[in-house]
Amino acid sequence: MITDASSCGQRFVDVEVLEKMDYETCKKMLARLSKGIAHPARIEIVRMLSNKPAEKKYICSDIVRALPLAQASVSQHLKILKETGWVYGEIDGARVRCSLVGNIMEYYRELVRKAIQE
Amino acid sequence: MITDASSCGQRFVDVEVLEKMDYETCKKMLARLSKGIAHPARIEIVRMLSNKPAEKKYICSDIVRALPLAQASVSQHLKILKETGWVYGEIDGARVRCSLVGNIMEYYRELVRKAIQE
DNA sequence: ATCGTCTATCGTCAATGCACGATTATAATA
DNA sequence: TATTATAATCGTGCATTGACGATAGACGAT
Repeated sequence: MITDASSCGQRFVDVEVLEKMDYETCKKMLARLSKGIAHPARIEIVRMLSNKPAEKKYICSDIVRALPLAQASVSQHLKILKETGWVYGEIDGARVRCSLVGNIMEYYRELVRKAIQE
Repeated sequence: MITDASSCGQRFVDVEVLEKMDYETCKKMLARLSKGIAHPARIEIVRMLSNKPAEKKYICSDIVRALPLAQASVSQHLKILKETGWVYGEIDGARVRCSLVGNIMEYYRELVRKAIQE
């Protein structure tokens, strides 16, 4: 059975929301998301997840295996990716299946545009 | 007279270069640039600079005046923006005119695409 | 019930980030 | 030459980051 992981945030983001967002909020949100990908290991994780078909999600141990880091370090990076809004996890028994937040790439790119070029 | 500020890095970036760049380098570069805009004050600075016509560049004191931070703090943020490749400065007498690195927005957006979606 | 697997968290350490006031260095100006 | 303006840097304090090994908790399988 698949249960919600309560601390894992939303599964999708809506680009429409950005239009009504005030600039201060935009700035903070862009800063937060940017911090999420401010480390090569986290970029690698985001890339792994974004290239994965939805029905074949990675579990944490897959990511540990793919990176040259200890399990604790990967878990910490995953935590930051969740806190900064890139990733969410679904608990499936003893495992956690990790996914990229839906539409986050378009959302980020649009946020960069809005926060900097407007 | 306008002189080079030796520590201020390049003035333009070329998106073409990204095509030949290996993935490890891409990751590091994206991580570095992302760190640059991982703070609201630095996003504000980048935004100020990107909205400025080339012939009317800001000097550092303009930026200090626009932000609710001490001069030392702004100087530190500007240093990070230079180190991470967003901004360069041209020394003009006692002043430093700050500019956004040419084409950096397109470069960053393309880097996000390449490092994550390829 | 016990074992092995999976994942989060704890504790630690060194390094870095961010804020500030104070100081210094340089250039323009009076 | 003395003064003022500009910007970088120093020194400090505090919080955060990033790495790790060790541990704990949850689950499935035997």
